[in-house]
Amino acid sequence: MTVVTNHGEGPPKIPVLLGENPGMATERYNPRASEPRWQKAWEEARLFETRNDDGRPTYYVLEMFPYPSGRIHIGHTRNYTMGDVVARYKRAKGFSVLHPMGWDAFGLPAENAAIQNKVHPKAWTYENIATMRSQLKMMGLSIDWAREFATCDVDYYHRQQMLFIDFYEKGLVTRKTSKVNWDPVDQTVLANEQVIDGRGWRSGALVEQRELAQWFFKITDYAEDLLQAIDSLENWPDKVRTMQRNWIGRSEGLSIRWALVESTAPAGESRLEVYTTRPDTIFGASFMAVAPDHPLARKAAEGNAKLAAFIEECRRIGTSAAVLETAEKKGFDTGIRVKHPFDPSWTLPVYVANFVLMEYGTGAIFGCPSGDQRDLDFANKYGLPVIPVVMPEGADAATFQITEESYSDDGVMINSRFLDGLTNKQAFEEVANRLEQEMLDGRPVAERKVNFRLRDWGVSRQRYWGCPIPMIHCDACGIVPVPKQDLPVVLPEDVDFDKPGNPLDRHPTWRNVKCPKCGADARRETDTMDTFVDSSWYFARFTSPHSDDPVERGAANRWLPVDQYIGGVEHAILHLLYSRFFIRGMRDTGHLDLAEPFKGLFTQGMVVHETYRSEDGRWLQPSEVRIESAGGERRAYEIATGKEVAIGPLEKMSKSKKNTVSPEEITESFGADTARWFMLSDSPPERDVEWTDDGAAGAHRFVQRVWRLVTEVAPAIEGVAPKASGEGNAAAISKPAHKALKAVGEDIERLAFNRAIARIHELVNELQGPFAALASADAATRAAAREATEILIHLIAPYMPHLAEECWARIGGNGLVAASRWPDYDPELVVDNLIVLPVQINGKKRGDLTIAREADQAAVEKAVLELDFVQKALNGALPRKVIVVPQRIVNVVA
RNA sequence: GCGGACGUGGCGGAACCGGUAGACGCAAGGGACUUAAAAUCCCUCGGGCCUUGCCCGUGCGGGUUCGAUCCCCGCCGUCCGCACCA
Repeated sequence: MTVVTNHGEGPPKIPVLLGENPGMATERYNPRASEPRWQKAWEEARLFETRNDDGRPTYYVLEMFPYPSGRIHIGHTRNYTMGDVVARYKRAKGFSVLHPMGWDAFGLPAENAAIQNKVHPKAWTYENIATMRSQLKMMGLSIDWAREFATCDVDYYHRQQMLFIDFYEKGLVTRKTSKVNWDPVDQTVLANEQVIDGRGWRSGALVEQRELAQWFFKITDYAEDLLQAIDSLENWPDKVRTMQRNWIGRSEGLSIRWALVESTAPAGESRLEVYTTRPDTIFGASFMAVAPDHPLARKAAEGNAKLAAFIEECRRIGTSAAVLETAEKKGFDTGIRVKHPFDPSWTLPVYVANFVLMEYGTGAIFGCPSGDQRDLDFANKYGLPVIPVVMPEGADAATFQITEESYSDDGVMINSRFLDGLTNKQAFEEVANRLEQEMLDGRPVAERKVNFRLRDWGVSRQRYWGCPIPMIHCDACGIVPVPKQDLPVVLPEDVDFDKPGNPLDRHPTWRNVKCPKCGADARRETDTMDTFVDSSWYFARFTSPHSDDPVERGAANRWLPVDQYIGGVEHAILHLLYSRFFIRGMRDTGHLDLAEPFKGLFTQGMVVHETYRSEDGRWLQPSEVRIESAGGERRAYEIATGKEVAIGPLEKMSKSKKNTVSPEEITESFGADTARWFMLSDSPPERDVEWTDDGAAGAHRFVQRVWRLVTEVAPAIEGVAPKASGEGNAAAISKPAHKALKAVGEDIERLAFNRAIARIHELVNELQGPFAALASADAATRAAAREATEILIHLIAPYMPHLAEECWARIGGNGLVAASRWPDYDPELVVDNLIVLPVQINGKKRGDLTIAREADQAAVEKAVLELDFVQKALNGALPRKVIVVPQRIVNVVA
């Protein structure tokens, strides 16, 4: 046998692998010997290193890069396998494919490890990266490792500091004092997005509110654009697009200033500005409510101890979101009153209320109880009037009442003076138009205003292991950016973690610097950047990972946007929104020329496993448990003790519940190809997949089955020129092969990996019979078998690349499969001349009609009416109607 | 509360634009080969019945249609996201 490889080293040695069954004709495929050898062959041929000056059309496929926590998780493996299937397929289709890998390497766990194990965060991180890199390499991923970097590499964060300064100079970075979310366990500030149910996203600690000076990215400058552009992201899941829309939270309304009644107003206060999306309900107003930390509330509290106490109580409860969820709506009457903008004689009370948020709108509202359930509950509690102002169309204005349930839908205006009879939409316009004309203090009483829920992105973190913010505080000059020639600001390595807080804060030589402007003594900013900054542009850096500039503009424009991005849905808001902002920022600072980083997005499901728990409450690993099934019932026993253990529900693999299977366990027992195949079979990629031993064994059986099929057919097709045929015995081989070739290609394009796998199974089933009879077959059939075998190998190659190479070598194929073109299907072979049409009578299938493909409607109708079971059903009568759907079905209506 | 997705055999799931419901795999049962096991191969596998064939069946109840897993209306259930957003 001659095997030619394209890296000029002669034939790889194929060991004769005798299985555990000496004497049998067929050898077992041995992945442990085969997989490392092919990985080496690919590496030596440098097949996956991508050049920026390659003239072919580009395709950028990327999986979200991992955090180097220590070990690769099986969930990572599924994620990277999906990307790898796409990468290998697109490469075979003739694209220049960029498929890189890197490490999201800054972050808290490294510091926690430093505190707990006295190991430096840097050492810990790079050791983890080394381990995980070798784990990934075992999976046979077609990654361009020449572009690898970690975000904690000085080379990377140096460029991030350059971007920070560019953004600062462009006005996209600001420093402001604001109430921030403080995580008392991690001792750092969190962005709103990192607070989940009132708890830190990483520590799980209840978040406190603190006033701090912080660095912010002005993501709100792009709120409208980020929202509008969601419509253009056609290859994103609707779910993610909706989540982003809601997160940005655009609303159109009116900002209205109400005059305070002078005799009731605190000194120096005369106006109260509120934001409303329902100005149409202004005649239903019965109270005003301000947030506990609204300036007016604070003023009013100065001379009112009870009010001050109430505000204090709100603030205390306000920090605990768990309480907040069930918290009762409470208010406190300040005694201040406001005048209604359309009727100065009508005054309303001003309450401080615990449900009004200072962060949204103006921190003040007018309450319209009839149109808002929360306002209604509040009014009922404090005995405030409830005036219905909008009623459903057709209701009777005289009798329409609101008591326990508010009416917030569209309708007709009532009890609203000049608005009566209008729709609420018309009333909105009328109120807005009138109040825009009305003047107060020389300005209009009201202005139309678009409000966003989106807040600016606070990026300051009081932590060591992150990208230093390249800023200097000088008493004389204020805030001075580090000059670009002085970059990078390198993280000092001589730090200790003995005390809580940020070690940079107490690093004497690093922290104290001269002001770059005036030369006086100054202090470095000791905050580091949120790690979400690191991940907001790494995909752009991959296009030119060694560039002195953050990105090489030509390369970024050439490769971006990422054609297919794959990752977990947990990043639907944070990472994806930040990245969309960041690329806009990079565009506006001249680094590249696009707005959207990710053209296609796919959110994959998790790998789950059932859990096992012993009688005394210990979680057990799958490897510690023996499963027995009898009579359809499964029972689990702890191997060490023999005692029965409880089988729990499917859950995401986690260390705490021990329901994990490591990638090594799988590769050692079955090989990487089996793991890759199994993780993509059965479940659709967007759903969770359950890892089961039976399933993995089943996948391995298929690996062996393909190997057996190829090794058994090899002698009959050796040296035969491949040629498909639609005639005679050969057709039974060529037709299924070409149909599968077409279907599998289409399925991979749609990321329907599970369907592609089903088609490959079908093809193997269909080839089995004809291949077994090949010894006595004619030349045309052998040529077809050769061609079909080559097709089969190409079809499995994206999924099981090592097995594909081994099979390819066995049939004497040229070069490496990984370097060869995806075959083209023959359109002639994927259609049949005779088709089988199902025949229905009154919508129920009663039989089939086999007829020439090109038969016209009349011919089909005639043939159908001659069928026995049709005549029997019609019983001599004429059909009322015959519906012929070309190429699909016939329905006879009796 | 608001928004989104989903509901199909014992299980994971197919079914492309309204056109044969259950592809493919797993599990299970039966058989062949074997001294035996493993491996492999073959058969059965939604339910029911008067079993050459017929009836029922895609969470439930209606509707549209020659024809509905798919579209419409009303429920029930599960999961996910946001959540006092004015």
